[in-house]
Amino acid sequence: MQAKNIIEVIVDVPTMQTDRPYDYSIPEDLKDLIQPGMRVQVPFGSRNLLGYVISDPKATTDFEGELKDITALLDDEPVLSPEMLALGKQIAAENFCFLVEAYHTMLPNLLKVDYDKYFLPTTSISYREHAQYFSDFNEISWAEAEEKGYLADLIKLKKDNKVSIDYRVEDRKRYKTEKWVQPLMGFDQLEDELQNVRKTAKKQLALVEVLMELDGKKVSAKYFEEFDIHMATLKAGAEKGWLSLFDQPVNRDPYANIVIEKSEKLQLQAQQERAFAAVKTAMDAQKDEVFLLQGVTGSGKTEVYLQLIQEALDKGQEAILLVPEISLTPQMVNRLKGRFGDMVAVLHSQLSTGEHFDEWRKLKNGQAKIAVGARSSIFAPLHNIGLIILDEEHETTYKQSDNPRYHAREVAKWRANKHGCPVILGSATPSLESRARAQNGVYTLLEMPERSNHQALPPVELIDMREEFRHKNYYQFSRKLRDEMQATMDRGEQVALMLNRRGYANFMQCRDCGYTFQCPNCDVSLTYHYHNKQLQCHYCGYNAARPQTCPQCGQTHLREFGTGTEKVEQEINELFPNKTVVRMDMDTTRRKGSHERMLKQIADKKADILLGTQMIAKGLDFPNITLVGIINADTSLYLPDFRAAERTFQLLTQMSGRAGRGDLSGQVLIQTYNPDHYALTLAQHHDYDTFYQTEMRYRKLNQYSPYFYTVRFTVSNFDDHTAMATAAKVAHMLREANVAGTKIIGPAQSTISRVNNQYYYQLLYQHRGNQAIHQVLQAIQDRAQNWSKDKIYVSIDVDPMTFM
DNA sequence: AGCACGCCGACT
DNA sequence: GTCGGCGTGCTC
Repeated sequence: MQAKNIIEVIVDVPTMQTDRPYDYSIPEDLKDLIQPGMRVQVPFGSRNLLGYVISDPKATTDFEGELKDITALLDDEPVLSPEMLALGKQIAAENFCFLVEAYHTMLPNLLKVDYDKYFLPTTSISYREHAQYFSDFNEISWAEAEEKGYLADLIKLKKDNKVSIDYRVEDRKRYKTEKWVQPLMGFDQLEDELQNVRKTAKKQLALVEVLMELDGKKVSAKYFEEFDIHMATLKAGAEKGWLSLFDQPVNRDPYANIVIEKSEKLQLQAQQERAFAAVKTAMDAQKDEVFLLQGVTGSGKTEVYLQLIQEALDKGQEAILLVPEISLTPQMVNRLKGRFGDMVAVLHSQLSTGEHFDEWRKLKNGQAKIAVGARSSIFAPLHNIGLIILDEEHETTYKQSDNPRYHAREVAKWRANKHGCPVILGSATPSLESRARAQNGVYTLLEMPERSNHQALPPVELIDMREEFRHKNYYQFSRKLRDEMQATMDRGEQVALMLNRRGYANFMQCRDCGYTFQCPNCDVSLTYHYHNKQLQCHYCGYNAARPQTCPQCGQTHLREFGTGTEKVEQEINELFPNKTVVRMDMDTTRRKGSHERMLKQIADKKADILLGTQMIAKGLDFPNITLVGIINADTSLYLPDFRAAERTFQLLTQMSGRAGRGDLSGQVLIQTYNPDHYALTLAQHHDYDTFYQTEMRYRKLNQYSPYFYTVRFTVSNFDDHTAMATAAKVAHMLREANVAGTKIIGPAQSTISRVNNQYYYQLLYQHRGNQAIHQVLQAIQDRAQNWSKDKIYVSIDVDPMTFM
């Protein structure tokens, strides 16, 4: 039998032509080390690239040419488990993305690599040339050559074989280290040393004494700080031979300096107990059952999660808890850390790449057993998962909006199946898709209709803003909301105000001629930002200083239209001059830790009013907030998206749930121009069931999800006509395939038809989910390979969450 | 993607 | 004659 010294590698070139395994031979010295799931460096063409080993060693290859050797191994153990290797294939196939892309998103960024190119002199280079381009060195990087203007010359020398190019792969993987101290002398020796130290060298005397106490034990250099002994003294000690300093790899801990209150296990109430028992039964039976836990806001879902996670730990298993956007739910993280301490690893986008890598590593090597985080945490490198939870399962952030366009819910089900464990989908307002599956018995429905503090859900009032206008009230605030804010704050309680800004732009217009300021690269209005007096494009980032005169008519009567958080904040300052406002939106929360700081201000009652965009609707739990006001409820209602009503209903219900979470009763005021729309009236009455039924009728009538599946194609090109014509070709291919029960909508211009000077067309394909569909989609994907050569890009989004 | 190879126009 | 433009096709 032949030796098995060939392996399959996926190379780091995200294109259609290279989206397949390449065979490489294993050099003798790596033979016993190489395993599937490891990262390797391979020669590919004239370059060196990162690759993922995806197969066990095999004896034969179909490749006709001569196999190349793997250049180097980048890991000492696999970074992708066999489960992950299989999962990547599944994701790539279902979402029409490249396999490398799938593997990349499953791993922390630190495991990506940088590519560098270096020029090296060969033996045929002249002394003169060497001196000119390399001076005293034996290499020069491509970037440096470019900077110094040598690039053209060096490329010429390359042609004459006077220099060669070295393609390097630089692993970004770095371990953080700390200085540690290894005592080198025993007690008696140190005692002798004590005599040799000058009596005035107080620090050194102290150091010797501490070392004597350590009795040979290794400790961190930090340990000496409490004796006021610092690095200079330790270095002196090392020179005298008392100790040696070495680098100890440590985990970066983003929560190191944060004090977390211990959270105690609570007594479960009857409805929680029922949900707990149902999931525990599935866990005991190792069944991959999916539960839809539908509990009203404040019903105590989190406590159920925590106790079930405890169950998993007790069995020696691990758990994953997904939240929509972790930086918005610090309270959830605190509760988990308070209950489970170091067992929790938190993964989210505001961590540095190094911190993220270390949290990931803790999960991989078993130091932590609970993964908490946003969407990508579903790929947590755990080995024996006992439970997966998606909190607020209806949130659209669970679907990634660019490649690979996976949905965390689907990945969760896939992993649950592999691990034989249940999945909990938790929400007060489940997505229609999930609720329909629960209705059909595909998921098990668990209901928690009561609030745990036994407070009734807060009364909700709809305020007709058309009336306000008729009464010549031109503020963003209705008279009622103003009065109630005053009364609430007079009682020493707090107010939360939400501005529903989705799909809404602040724009600037000339009052004389009606000219509006548009982005030169995109078909959208520019948004005016008050704080830096700039007009900005929210799609391509274009910005310009606020003009003083109208470019069309030259007049100076320019005015900002629309409602932004900044403008509302100004009005609040006008109406309630001695109250403090905390404003939370994309602008004020960009910096690391700013969420926590702002929420702490509310928790400590240093502020009276919390004003924010929809980010404040999620997971906040402040007992002293008793009034919730929604400034403009209906801006999300008439978006070109069949889920517009569902989103509005979910948002209003969720925001209403922020009121009256403690012992004080709360109230909610919703300002609207559509007080009769069912999404609003049913949110007003906390009536999910009627909303579900009403909305399902509408979806059935119009053949939308969950009755039909949707695939969205987006075609883009710098030329308007080419983009349109290609979209028509896609439509043609779908029509030709002629699959029964399908429907084509479009092609049509995208809502924003031009972004960054690229024209966008989209096309929707509704189907009932049979195998023939996948073939058509694959055929279009294959055609797209040719189109991409002409810079025409076609993207396929299976079950899209947005239609903009 | 990036690079080599290859076939046509406008230069030292 | 040669240099260099970017179209085409390959990378184990």
